[in-house]
Amino acid sequence: MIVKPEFYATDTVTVARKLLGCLLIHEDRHGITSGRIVETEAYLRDDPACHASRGKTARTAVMFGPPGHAYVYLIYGMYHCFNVVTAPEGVGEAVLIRALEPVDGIELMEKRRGTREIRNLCSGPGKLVLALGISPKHNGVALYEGALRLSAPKKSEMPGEDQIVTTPRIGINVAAEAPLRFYLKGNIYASRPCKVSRAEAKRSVRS
DNA sequence: ATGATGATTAACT
DNA sequence: GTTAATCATCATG
Repeated sequence: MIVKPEFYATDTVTVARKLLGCLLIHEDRHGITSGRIVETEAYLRDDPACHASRGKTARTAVMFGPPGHAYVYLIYGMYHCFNVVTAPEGVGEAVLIRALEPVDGIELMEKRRGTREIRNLCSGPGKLVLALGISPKHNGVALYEGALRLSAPKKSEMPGEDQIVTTPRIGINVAAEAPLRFYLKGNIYASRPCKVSRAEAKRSVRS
């Protein structure tokens, strides 16, 4: 079942946790690819690490737009990250999808990623964008009516609260301690079980 | 196994 | 000019 737009219109942390187990699907002329979400991060309006925290700009406009749409942006000049816009319209919050467990179109993902190691196809935000063929043109599209969509798991496959591990986010320099990263316990497709982020390491060298 | 580095662009100071 | 929600590759223990 496709996730309805109302699902996204509430508290971003709740949405980030409930997105675990959902299926992200992308269909294009090359075929269909999909994966189960196993790792997410929440970005909140009063959170300095959140692009939208300093107000609406051309880049962050979609974060303030209707919930249930995609926010895709360029990172480090090389990769893109895929987010789901959350909270009511006008509130700039989103959930970063950090890792997927590959489900459909694995062969196509292998081609797009240039590797055959299944654990390396979608185990990171930049990787899953490549594997599913997501591009900047998806910035702003609705995730409940197009080629790029989100589907809820069957009840039997819905992860329980006790399966969710909470840790600090990865790769950020500000608000580095906030417990806003969520992943499925023991899942080998998460970007990493837990580790100090490089940003944190860098910071301790500087001080 | 862990750790450092380069690639490459847009937004922001 | 600097920074950034990253990744692959190369070096070192």
